[in-house]
Amino acid sequence: MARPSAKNPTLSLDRGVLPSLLGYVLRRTQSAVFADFAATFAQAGEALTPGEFGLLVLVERNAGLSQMALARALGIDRSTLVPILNRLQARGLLVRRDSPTDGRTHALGLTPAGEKALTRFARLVKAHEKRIASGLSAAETRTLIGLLEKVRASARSL
Amino acid sequence: MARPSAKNPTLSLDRGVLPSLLGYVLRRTQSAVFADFAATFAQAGEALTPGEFGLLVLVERNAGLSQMALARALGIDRSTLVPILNRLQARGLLVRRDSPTDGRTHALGLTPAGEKALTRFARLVKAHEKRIASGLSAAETRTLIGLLEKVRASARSL
DNA sequence: GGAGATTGTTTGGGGAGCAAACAAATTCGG
DNA sequence: CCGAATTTGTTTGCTCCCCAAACAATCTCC
Repeated sequence: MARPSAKNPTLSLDRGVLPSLLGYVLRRTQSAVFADFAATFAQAGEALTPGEFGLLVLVERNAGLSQMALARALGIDRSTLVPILNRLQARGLLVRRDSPTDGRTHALGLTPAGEKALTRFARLVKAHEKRIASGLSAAETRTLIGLLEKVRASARSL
Repeated sequence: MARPSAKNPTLSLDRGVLPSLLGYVLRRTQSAVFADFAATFAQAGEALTPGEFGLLVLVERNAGLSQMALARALGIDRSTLVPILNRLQARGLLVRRDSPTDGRTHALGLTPAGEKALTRFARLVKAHEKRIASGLSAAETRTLIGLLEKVRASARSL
């Protein structure tokens, strides 16, 4: 019988049930994908997080939306959104204009520089997506996305 | 042609390409699963993160391992691990014993209370897993895990 | 025995997230 | 139409995760 302790430097250790847990595999995969995203952008001399990319796309496709609407779409608190918008605005990619109809809200929009940057970003994201899905057929990728959506639907806040 | 702007309060907005991006769907699903995990534990009066659960399982199945070995297995920096172990140790679930063979390393292990707690935690995780996979057949769940592993393998740090 | 590597810790910095409180503005009820 | 309730964006405070760099203690290898 193999004694496990001893000296087992890098050779992966016993993970028990973990590899059969959906939550565990999901978390590890997400972590690796995030790293790949970061590496892809870093290598291109750009800096962006997946969350920022999603935010920019949302603002581009829904110009003039408010921070509350954006926060809801992102599933985060409105107070969490503030520093993120500050950063993007400081980079000159995004603006908070005064809403003509509601004095409380800001009408979010991309600057021309933001539009141009988003085009570059989209190219990098496409390359990143291609790499992480390189082990899958197109059909498998669609299946994977569909299954993930089903999981997300079942995993409600409760 | 429908003018998008106007007032579209909660009715989901235009997400553009995002729903077809694996990284995006993965991130949103992971977020929902995390929330379900937290809600499951909170409802049972327990407090634990998915990461802590994984760590405890790893320590249980590989008693006596060092912090470096654990950090490598978790894919995090050794300095990141320190406050996490401090917290778990303060909760009396885990101990850092002196290694008899190597004065630099700590031999990590669960306390009896840690073993008992982990049994409770495992039950909650099982319930959580059952819920998030409730929309999937057993075969689909296996398929999903397999596809995620493939993605993880392709998404290398680069 | 000494040079170099490894381990755990501390410090410093960044980001993500929530809750509570607040002022300004809007909406709603009478 | 005017006051009350609600909504929005912001600030502050707190927790957590993550990394990099530096440091002392210890081990390894020559």
